[in-house]
Amino acid sequence: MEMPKRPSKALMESDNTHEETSSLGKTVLEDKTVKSDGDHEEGTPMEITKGGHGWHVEPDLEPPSTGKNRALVNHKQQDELQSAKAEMVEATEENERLKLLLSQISKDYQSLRMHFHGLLQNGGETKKCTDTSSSTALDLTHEQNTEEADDLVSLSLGRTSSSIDQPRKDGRIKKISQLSSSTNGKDDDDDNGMLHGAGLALELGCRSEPAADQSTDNSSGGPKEDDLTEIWPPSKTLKTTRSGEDEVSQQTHLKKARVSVRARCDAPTMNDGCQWRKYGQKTAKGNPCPRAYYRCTVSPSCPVRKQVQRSSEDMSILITTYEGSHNHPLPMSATAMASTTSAAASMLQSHSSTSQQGLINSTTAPISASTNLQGVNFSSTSTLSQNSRLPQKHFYFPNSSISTNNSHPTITLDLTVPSPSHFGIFPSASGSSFSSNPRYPSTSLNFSSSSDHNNTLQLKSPWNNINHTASGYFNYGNRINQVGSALNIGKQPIFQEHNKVYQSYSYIQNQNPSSPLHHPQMLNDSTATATKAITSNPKFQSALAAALTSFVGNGSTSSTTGIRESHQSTVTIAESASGLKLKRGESLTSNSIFPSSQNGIGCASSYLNKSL
DNA sequence: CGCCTTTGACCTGCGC
DNA sequence: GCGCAGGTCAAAGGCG
Repeated sequence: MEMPKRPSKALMESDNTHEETSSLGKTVLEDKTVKSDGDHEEGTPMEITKGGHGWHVEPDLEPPSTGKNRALVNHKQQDELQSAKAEMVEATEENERLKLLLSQISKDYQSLRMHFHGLLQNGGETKKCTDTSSSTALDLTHEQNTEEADDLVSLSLGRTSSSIDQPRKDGRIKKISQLSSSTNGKDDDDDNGMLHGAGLALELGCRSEPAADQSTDNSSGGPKEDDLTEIWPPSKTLKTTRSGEDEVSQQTHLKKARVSVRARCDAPTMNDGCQWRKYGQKTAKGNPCPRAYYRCTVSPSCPVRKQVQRSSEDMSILITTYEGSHNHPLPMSATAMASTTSAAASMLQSHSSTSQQGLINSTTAPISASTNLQGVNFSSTSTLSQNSRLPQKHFYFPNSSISTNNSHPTITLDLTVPSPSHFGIFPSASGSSFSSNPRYPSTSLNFSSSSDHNNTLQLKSPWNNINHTASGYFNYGNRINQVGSALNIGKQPIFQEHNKVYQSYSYIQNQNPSSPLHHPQMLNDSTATATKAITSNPKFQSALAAALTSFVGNGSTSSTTGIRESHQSTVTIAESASGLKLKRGESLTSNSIFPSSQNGIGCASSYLNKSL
């Protein structure tokens, strides 16, 4: 908005100057002319120049000789002056026309942008419809900061009205760079980093394909959709906050997709950074261990549930199943898991749609297009490989699965299976580094097939940078300690650190998309890479692009381009991140230490608490 | 006192 | 329609 004015103003000033000049010059000239016509022979054109601010009248053109000559000169000068005046009038008119044109263009641009946002919101953006004014204001605010934010992208993908408050704090949408720990002092006051994570609740899966997924997921019947909508507890809060039915209905898409994480953990639950409230427990058939049902309590209306159950085969293995996407800002420490699960769910849904083509049902299907999930590289020769511009690097994990054996397609991230080895692409992520401490068996993130092994799709998925201790704590290997020490890793939950790194990475990528990713922070970012690479999924990518577009006020920069360019670096990061390891905890904990995870305090936090 | 867990009852979907 | 299993509700009690 400022830009149109500035050139115009400059032009106007320039024009005014010229006009003043001309009038002044004219006045002087006339005076001199009168003088010349009079008695003063000293009235030379030199004096005309003096008052003319650059309007030369060729002082030495003619030596003061006869009056005839002087009249000739004056006549010539007047002609020139007239022509100059005409030019200036012309220029002024042109300037006015340009100003009008510019303002018209600006107006059109604004209206188009509004229209575009409106379309986005109506086309599947949850809750945004209720936040139209807010988001518009945000966008305007954002745009006002485009000079400093040209290269920044807001990733508040999981935001809702609550996240709208974010920009309120610092006057604009939180940007990736600001999401990094050090930039936002106000948010830093929040120990949990609540608002930091606002941008990374990637609930994209439901938005990317509102119709397609619906048709796909609802294959079991129409009423199911309604049921799922009603599934959410009729709690008071839910009833009061159900203003956006779109949100609920769209959440149901992801609701059906589940992400299951298997990890060795002695604590009752794994700490994923979120706050959970247990609302039920049931002994499931075939497993003597009861299954606990948790509901996210960060936001009263958050639809995310998780089920925690110990494996019947190995009691030390904790199976945590996530369902749904957070609709609120997440603690920094939770964004990783949230984005991972959401991204995985998104990918899962994509697979779901491809299952119609028979791809998902083929077991042990080789996969090739790298996507990264929390440092896990999904690979797929299925539709994921449509993203052919991605550098193709292949990783292989034998124990990975997407299960579609029930109404809830489930992707399982298995952290319990020791990494068979590492990958040539990760030369330094050697098993030796993992196993340097025999007490802490190395583990990679694998995708284990579910118990029944039905309809599983084998994925190549290295997450070899992630270890866990014998007690199930997530650890990263030694290398992340090496690099991460400079990053102060250890003062904050691992995932939080990773997300910060991710945000920094994204910021840098936006600034220098072509720059090599050898920034030390980037090397640590498996989480980021994970989520980022999930976007290799075309649907996820389109959703992300739409989300980004809706948040990038100035639209001059193609956000999708940024994403694609980021893709180019995904594997690079993965390569580096794969070898990163965190300082191993020196403590092993037992259940007696953590009797009950009232606040979701589980493995990870326990470890962190110990290590802090 | 508020929040949480526990736990039995209830609801719902699905297969037979 | 019935039974089973998964999932949820909500009252009761515990805990800080």
